Amino acid sequence: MITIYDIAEKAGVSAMTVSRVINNTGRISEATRKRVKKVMEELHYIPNSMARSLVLQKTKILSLLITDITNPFYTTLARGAEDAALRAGYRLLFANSDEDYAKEKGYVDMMLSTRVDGVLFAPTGDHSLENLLQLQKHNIPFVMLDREIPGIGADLVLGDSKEGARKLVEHLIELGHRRIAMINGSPDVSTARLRYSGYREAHLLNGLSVEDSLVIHRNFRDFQDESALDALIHHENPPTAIFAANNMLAIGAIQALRKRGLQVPSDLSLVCFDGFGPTDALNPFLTVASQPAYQFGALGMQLLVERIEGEATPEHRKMILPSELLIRSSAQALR
Amino acid sequence: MITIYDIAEKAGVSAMTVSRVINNTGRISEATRKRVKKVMEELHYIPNSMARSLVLQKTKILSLLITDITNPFYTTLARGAEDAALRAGYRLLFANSDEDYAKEKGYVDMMLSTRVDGVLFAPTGDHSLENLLQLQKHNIPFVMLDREIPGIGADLVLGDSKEGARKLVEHLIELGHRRIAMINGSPDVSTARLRYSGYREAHLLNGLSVEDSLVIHRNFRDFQDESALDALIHHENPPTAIFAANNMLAIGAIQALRKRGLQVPSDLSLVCFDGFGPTDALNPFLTVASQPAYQFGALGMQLLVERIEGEATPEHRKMILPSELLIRSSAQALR
DNA sequence: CTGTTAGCGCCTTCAG
DNA sequence: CTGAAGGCGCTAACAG
Repeated sequence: MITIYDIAEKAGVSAMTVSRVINNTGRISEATRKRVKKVMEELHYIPNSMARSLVLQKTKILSLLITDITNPFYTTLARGAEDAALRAGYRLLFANSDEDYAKEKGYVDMMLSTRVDGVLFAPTGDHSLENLLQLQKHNIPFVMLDREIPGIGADLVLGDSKEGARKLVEHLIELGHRRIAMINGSPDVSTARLRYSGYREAHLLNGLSVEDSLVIHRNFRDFQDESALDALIHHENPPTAIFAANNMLAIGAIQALRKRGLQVPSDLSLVCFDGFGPTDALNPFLTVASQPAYQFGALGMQLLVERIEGEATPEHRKMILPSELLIRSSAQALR
Repeated sequence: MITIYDIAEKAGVSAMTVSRVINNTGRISEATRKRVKKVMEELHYIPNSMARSLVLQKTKILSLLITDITNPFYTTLARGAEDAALRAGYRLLFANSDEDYAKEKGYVDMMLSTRVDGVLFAPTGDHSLENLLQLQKHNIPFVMLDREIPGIGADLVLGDSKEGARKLVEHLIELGHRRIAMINGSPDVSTARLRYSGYREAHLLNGLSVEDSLVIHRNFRDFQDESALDALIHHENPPTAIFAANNMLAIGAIQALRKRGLQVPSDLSLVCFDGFGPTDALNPFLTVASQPAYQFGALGMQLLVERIEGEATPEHRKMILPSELLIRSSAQALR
């Protein structure tokens, strides 16, 4: 491996001079700068960033933790975060928790031992608190994304879960639906709670009562166990519409319904939170509350960088990004 | 920051003993091992992986370079690679070139300076050769994914581009289509060349001639410029079907056609390479050659780890993963 | 403008 | 079974 000492020797200067050329610090005569640069190229020198980080105590690496890399919402968000990170001179290390606390913890340990400069953190749920505290204890700045956690202060970028859910459900109500099921994520996740509360509010505002037997809970990542869906279908007074709390749940529900010979929207209307990224264009069929995923990443990254570089005010900032109701054809008027 | 020296002091041993406890090397009495471990927990010690890597000359970090993080083929592949990496005790650093050579080069520089132990590399195209040679020069093992590059030897995991393309186009021919357009990626990419050659072969085997005015080239990432599509539509003898060389091109084409008032499949049949990951289930509409994306990642990672850990034979291995023709409803019989 | 010294946190080697 | 010395590649702080 080529080191600055190899360069120094061949260029007839000290290692320190080479270091200065590399970092553009101090004053160096144009002549030696050129000479050193030439030798660096000849020897194909690549700085060792670990040695560098070890002494500087910073890595210029940030980490983005998302809960599902196969979910287009998060990949689009990742693009936003990546672009913003590169622009600010940082590299981005992606991590994928799969909505799994243990996997999340593993990645947090890794961030700690890699000494990343900061983390953009979409938690798996409230129990992620432990992992966040771990970061806090080791003075690693972080910004939280998409989901809020009681008991910890941090900069936040959230969607308008309650509002978005209310709009979706009111849309169904306007179409004449009165019995609306909800397929929600785990109640351990703030967005699940808020989307439920928007669902509830839409009912109350319209003089409808909420029936808890129509609300089922699943992992946000996938639908899996379909038994609860059967309970809905065979309900003594079955729903005519479904509100899925995110895109993956909607996919799972549609698939499960299809297996049972039921079509959306002819047999059952369906709306959901989140779009499907680029594949949305393929089939603009689902009525959704679309979130500005790219902005989540870009804005979150901006907050993070500001915090790291000390440009942020001490108090925590909370950004709420609006979602947009896109009315398409997966929900029909009743009858 | 807590170091092994802090632990050593508090436990009344030398730093070396602490290091041995951490790494389970050498022989240590059960008593001191316990004492040291206790102190480590009390102080919330986290090993500094950079200091460690600096002396060991290995990082236990691998990198996965893909060309489009918003493409479900690559995110599914990423999941496969991640799972396999974690299983083998490595961490994975994701990088996203966006089909952009300069961005790819930036990431390669970063891999070099981070001294990753190995790279799973999906190149942007033939000109990526430069970047691969760079890795080779610095003795960083790599495995190539999805695309082959003339002029460099490496382990390879590829799809059966030619075969898959042939099957798709023959399917169209069986449906009665005779004038089949192709929307291809850049000819700088091996999969684009092979898919074209499968397209060509399907024609020749069926006694049809290939008309180059029906073949257009685009970036695999997105459709953008739609003028070439207009040329197809207003062709004096227009195509009745389109073969898109990948999923993103299919999305772009469908969108552009729709804008022009043309529907698939009623006005034009369309088939493409690659599925759409989880969102495929949403709308099993497109007839595709589906590739085992997860396997690409998992198998590639396995080859990479074997190569790094010296368990691989010196000669390069080339794995070809079959694609599966999924006949759905986006291609109809002519007339 | 350039060099010397010291040390970031850890592990290898060689002594006890 | 345990410790002391030295060095991985780099840069901050201080000299000149």
